[in-house]
Amino acid sequence: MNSSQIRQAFFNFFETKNHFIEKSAPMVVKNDPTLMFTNAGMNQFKDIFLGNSPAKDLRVANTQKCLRVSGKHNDLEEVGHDTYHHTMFEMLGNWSFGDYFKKEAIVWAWELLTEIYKIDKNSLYVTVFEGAQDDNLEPDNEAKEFWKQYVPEDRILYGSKKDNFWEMGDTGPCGPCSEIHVDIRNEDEKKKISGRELVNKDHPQVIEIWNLVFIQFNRLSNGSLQPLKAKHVDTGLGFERLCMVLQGKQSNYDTDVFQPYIQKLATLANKNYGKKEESDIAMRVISDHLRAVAFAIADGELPSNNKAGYVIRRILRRAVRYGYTFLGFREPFIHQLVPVLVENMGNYFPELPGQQDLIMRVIAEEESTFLKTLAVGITKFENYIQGNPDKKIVDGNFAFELFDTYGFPIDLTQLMAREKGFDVDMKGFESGMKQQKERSRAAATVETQDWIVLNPSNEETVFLGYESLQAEVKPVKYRKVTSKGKSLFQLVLDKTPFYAESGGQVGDRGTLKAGEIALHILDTQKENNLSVHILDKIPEQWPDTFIATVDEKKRRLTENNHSATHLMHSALRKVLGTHVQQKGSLVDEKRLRFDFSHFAKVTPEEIEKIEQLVNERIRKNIQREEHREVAMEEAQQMGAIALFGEKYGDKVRVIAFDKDYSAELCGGTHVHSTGQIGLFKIVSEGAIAAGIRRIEAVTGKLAEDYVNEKINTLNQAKEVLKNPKDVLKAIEQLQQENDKLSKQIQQLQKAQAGNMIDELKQKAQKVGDINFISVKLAIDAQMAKDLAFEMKKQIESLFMTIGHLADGKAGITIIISDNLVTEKQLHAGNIVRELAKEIQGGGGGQPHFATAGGKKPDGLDKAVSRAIEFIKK
RNA sequence: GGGGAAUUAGCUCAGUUGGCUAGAGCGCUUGGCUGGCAGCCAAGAGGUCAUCGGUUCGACUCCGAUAUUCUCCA
Repeated sequence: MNSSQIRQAFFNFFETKNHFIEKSAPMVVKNDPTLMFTNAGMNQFKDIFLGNSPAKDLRVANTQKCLRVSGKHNDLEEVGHDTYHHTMFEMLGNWSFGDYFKKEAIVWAWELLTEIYKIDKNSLYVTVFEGAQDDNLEPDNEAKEFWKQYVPEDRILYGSKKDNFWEMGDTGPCGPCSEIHVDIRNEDEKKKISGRELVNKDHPQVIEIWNLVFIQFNRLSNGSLQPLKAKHVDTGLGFERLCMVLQGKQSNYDTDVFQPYIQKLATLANKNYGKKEESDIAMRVISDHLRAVAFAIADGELPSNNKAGYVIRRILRRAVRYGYTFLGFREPFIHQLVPVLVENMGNYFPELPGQQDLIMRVIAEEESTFLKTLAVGITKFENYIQGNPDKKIVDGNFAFELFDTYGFPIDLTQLMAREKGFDVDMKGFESGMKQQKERSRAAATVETQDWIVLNPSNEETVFLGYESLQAEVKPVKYRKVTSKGKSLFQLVLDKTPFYAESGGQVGDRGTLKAGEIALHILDTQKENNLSVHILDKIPEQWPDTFIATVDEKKRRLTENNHSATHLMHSALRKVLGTHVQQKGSLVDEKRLRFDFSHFAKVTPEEIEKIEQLVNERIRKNIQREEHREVAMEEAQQMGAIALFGEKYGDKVRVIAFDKDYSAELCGGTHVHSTGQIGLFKIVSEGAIAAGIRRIEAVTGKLAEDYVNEKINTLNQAKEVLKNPKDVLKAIEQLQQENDKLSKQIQQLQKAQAGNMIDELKQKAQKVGDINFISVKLAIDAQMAKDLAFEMKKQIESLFMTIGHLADGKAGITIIISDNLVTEKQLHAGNIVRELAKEIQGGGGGQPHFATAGGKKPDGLDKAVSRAIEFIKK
């Protein structure tokens, strides 16, 4: 079977077991502060396990694209060096939300592997949880009994808490799990040592392929376990490994999941795969990272310099670096693999072909900037080697600087050092690294306490804010969150008029009142499906209900901007083309910011057209159309623009302003009719990444202010220019005149300086063969300098001292012709320092030119008269 | 969120312990030469040294803040 068939067989099998086949959620996580990327199949169902949302279907199966850059089998630095580490991978899974439990999960897993995929039963091993005293847990004999019906007991192993007890995090749902391992060694190897001995021993050919998790507890922050009412099944079957097993390969990279990219790379690099260890590693690294980066970009996460974007950038750069070092690439090359990826996976993941152009451009741009950074670092390194030719060891601090500042991985530095016959001081490097880590950890500790439940509920918060801004609400639970010494409280309500930050629209602010109690809601945020109200304090006694009131002014202004964003989005697509896709959005009460894919600067003419279109719609005062609880397919038929990857169970809501003009999937709040927006004005346009532009705009009163300010500035300019008919022409004339005048001044100054020079020449006296001048002038330091250098050009063997005084500042300037400096050993710097004593100042300079300044102008005469002492000696 | 670095001519970059009236290569303008692959020679234009503030007789250089970019850690 090829990989597509393997994936399809999984879905077909679970469909016959009444599972709903869910699409993969985006790999990039939006509303979860604890997670940047989907790192397991269960992520999109997290709210169901946590009891924050009810399940839509009780049985679900899917494949989930996941990304991991740290962890047991996913340390970024390991990827490519062996046959099974990956950053991005697919996790096949079947799910039961309070429906079937251990028995069915085990029976079906066995059936699929042995009957459908036809894996040899004799090479399979299973593990069950052995129990744990510290948690007071018995061995999972229930699971073992089910297994015994299919698997001989000598192939059922007990596993420790580490391997066989799954936890979502420090707190949250958890439970025992049962793993299926497969031994893919050849018969000779199997005879030498039993597979039983190698299970969970990190043997590359005796591997876990399927983990069946039985969620039955909730871990509290004090460490204790609480049994769950509804028990769930969460399974994860590693797709890439499964392909390896079914295709009879010894390495994930030998399957058709990775080979197309490896082969393409081999062609591009003019090297064969399987010939040399280091180029093989490089090809594996690149083929893995290509997938991770391309999917991330397709899901809207662009390489950038912090957070999730930075992780993507790091992955891409690692790939570039391996290509650079081991495959000899000096020009961007990874983007050329994207078409192969699209051909390979585009069928099941339409987001790839949909954005192929953008993905290629972004990758190409990143590649070329990083190749530049590498070049800078290499120069830095070579300078270091040249500066320390006898050292034979690269300083640890320097190696760390290269790593920290220029992104040079330590192994690259070692490699380059070896080429020059140098070693690297690894101890010094490690200590720099350690310090950095400690600094960061100390800066970012967030302490989250357990939820304190006031009124138990496992329903989602009902959002009332589409209709009303005030409501009587019941507190459900709250907790304290401490970060950097500041404590805030998070509060969940049964229903709320407060909009939680999402889809670019900022969260609402407002108040909670109950009798004497008045609380301020500082912000409202979303944690997965949970609406969390942020408070700075909580009441001593919780009332049964509050009156919740949203800050209306802020909300209305924000709505203006949000609706305007929709209107602008369609205007952009009309004016620039339908390749325009939203890549980011921020809407608050002051402005709207919109990032979108587009490959050229938006011209002033286009900006004007966009503004016109939007303002036209505003003037038409179009009524808002709102459709809630719409099925995805229906929404698409309505022509609604959607971002890729709606989440499982999301109710789709469509907002339209004249549905032939603007219809979008959106959970945000909007104006009743577009006239409320008043006026729309684009304030700035620019690039934020390759192929991504950003527009900022304002609406309503703020747009008025913006326009008025521009007009005022123009009016003021007019006034200053005495109200000319044509302002532009007036300014041009002014500029021309200005140019003319400055030239005249320059000429005059030259003439003046010429006069001064002539005068000074008269004052020159011969002292031996030196032309000596010492004068006091009413000029500033800059003029003295100019004069000095001009004199030096015109008079040979010059020794000149100028005492100058301007704006109450006294100074001394000395210039000496070069021949005197060498022949007479004169040093202007030393002389000026001596003379400066007369004006209570200090100074210095070079042998031929020096300056000094002082606080006592009275001493200038004396200083000037003393100058001659220094050449008489 | 916390660190490290960079920002100098249209482009790519030099610039030593604070003092060379800020330089190079490419590009540009002008003139001359020229049958040879990036033609050659000569002259010239082009700079708020990212921005603001401070220290100093004097700041591209030192200090602080801001902006932008790179980079590492979380």
